[in-house]
Amino acid sequence: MSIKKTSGAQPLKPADFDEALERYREYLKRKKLLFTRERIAILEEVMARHDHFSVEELHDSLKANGKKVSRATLYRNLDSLKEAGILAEVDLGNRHIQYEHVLGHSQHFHIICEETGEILEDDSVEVEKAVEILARKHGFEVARIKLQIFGLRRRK
Amino acid sequence: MSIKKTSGAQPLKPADFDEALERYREYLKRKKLLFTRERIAILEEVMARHDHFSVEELHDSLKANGKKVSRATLYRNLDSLKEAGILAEVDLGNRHIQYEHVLGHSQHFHIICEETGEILEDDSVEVEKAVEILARKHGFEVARIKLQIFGLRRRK
DNA sequence: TTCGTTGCAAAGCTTTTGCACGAAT
DNA sequence: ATTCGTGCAAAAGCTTTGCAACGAA
Repeated sequence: MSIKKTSGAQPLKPADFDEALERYREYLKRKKLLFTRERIAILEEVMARHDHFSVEELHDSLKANGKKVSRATLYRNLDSLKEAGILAEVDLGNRHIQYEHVLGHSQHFHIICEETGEILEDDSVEVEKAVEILARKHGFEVARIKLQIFGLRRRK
Repeated sequence: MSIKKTSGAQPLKPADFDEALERYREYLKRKKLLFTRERIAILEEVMARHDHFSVEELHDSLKANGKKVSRATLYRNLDSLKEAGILAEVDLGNRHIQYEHVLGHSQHFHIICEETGEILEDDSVEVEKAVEILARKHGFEVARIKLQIFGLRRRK
């Protein structure tokens, strides 16, 4: 089953990168981590991509853009990008972890066709509200929602 | 961050195993796959566990119960259990894929505390309804919903 | 008897780690 | 100058695969 990306890419406004940079800078300062060229390069690449990508693909596109960052460094920094709220893991049900950037995209959910692997993205205020209520029932403050809907596309 | 399981385990009614066995048998027949002792052993073990487990842990508990099934066979059969609707992958945000059985448990969602790793399970008809509507909007028939809510537990 | 299935071991990936060098503050 | 981060290469972990033997129908 091949995985196709079909929608959801929104143009990267320069403001998104600036916001991400600012957020990351603050995060690093707060955690007493250094602001290195490699971390910036990774951030740039993450923000430049609007699709779902694996670590390997991120490594490739870094290389393709002349930024050499070792795989080890990439792995060592992914968690900080996640913690800073810039990067998120995506589970597309294919046993491979992929990533997507969060800033500059609204909250969205994944709808995955089990037949073709086609992936749609969309959001829903109603879903968010219902989730909010469910979480609150257990005394939880919602930070992030991951929702994957697996199904079959109906013939129209 | 340690991962604790805190709720959601429901006692395994023998009927659940019977139903799973029946379902798996039909699935195997439909796919013209053989009904082997190893597949049955894996099914038993999957249905006997009420927690989230990794492939390695499943392999361990099989061994502990005197059923020797090689890792290769385990991997080769996981997908069929998924396809048959007996097993599901669980994404708990820790970069490790885990599994849980589906039959005998109602549809449920995971609420994960980002601080302690505590995991709650619950369901919500409202969430299901909202998801249904979202999916239908795109011409999708919902087969399975995976929802993870990450957040912080509020002090009471 | 006939194929599909299994176990083993090797191969292929993915991710982590130790160490010496290099860079940020 | 000091301390943290990086690259490299090795190690560790996870998943798949080729092949000969086995077992379900």
